[in-house]
Amino acid sequence: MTTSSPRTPATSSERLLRIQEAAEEIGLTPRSIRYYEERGLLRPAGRSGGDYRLYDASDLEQLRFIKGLRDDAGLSIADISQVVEDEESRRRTRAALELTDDPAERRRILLERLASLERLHGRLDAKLARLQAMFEDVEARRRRVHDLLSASDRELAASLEPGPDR
Amino acid sequence: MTTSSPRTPATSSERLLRIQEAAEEIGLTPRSIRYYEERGLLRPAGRSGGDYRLYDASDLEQLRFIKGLRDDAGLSIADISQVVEDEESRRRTRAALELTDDPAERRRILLERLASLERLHGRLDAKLARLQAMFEDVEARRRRVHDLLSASDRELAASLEPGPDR
DNA sequence: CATAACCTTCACGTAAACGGGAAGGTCTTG
DNA sequence: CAAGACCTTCCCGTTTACGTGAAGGTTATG
Repeated sequence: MTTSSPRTPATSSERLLRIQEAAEEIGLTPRSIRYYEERGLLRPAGRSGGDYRLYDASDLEQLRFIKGLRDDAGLSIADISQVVEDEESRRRTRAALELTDDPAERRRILLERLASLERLHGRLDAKLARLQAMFEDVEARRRRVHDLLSASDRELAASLEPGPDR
Repeated sequence: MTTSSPRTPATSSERLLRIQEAAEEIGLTPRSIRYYEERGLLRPAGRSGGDYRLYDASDLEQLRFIKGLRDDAGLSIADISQVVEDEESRRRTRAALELTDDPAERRRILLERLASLERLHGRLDAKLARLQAMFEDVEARRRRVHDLLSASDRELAASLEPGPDR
């Protein structure tokens, strides 16, 4: 789950999917994918001669990432757009990073990248903490009921089988 | 965060809030609260002489619970409605539980209650797991960049201060 | 008791995130 | 090359979760 390869053209040859196949693969509808594209969450990746959208592996990664932010993190499309923009700027600076040997420049680029990740990290962290608290609350209650149930079971057993008890 | 007291009338005297005060307390709008009431997520709790809605402590708990399910767990109002119905049926059976001495009956009630909690638990668990995976992915990337940054810093230090090196 | 600041119930408006159909072009298989 | 299953771009419709008045009643305060 490395979230995305550096968009290698990879000399192609890696089976491009049309929109419906891609949608089924990820668990989305074609309409949603087009909507995300319209909102700038991904670029067409490629088009066939007849203008069909074509998706490669990194596109599927991106779609999975988007779906994750939507379903798991519960972000709005606008919020996801922010995150994706961050990712893209990060990707852009990556080339610059590999090109330069100037340590100060490298440091600047890396700091920016780190900031972008920190932003996402912070958002997820806050949500995770609250969800976890909620989860633990439910778990505690579940355990309590479970204990009551065991007690009740023992009581029931005792009432049915008064032999070995006392 | 015990999620709700057994709706004690408590001989009153515990400061009832009007809708706006309640809303501010929880971080919602009056409109949202009315909407939730309309959708059956809570009952009016009480009304003043002039038909003002009045909220007690357990209502605030309930509102916090609802907001948590909405913002943290990302559930829809319809989904929250399910959860709340579960909670209510649980609350209803609670009286029956305390009334009966029949162990078999107690067991039946407790099992039902456990099932309700398990449903909620499962939903939260799934979401939590996916969110956690996502979070860890981001953390790993953050660490990687962080390491790159330290390396870059050492390189930069070395280039500036060629003294103690070699 | 007047006035401001609440509240009530309609009722219509709206942003987000798609759904679904029309009209027409494309790809693949026999 | 014909048929069926895709795809394209509009474009209007829908659901959810409220926002926003309007018209009128209620409560606290000076």
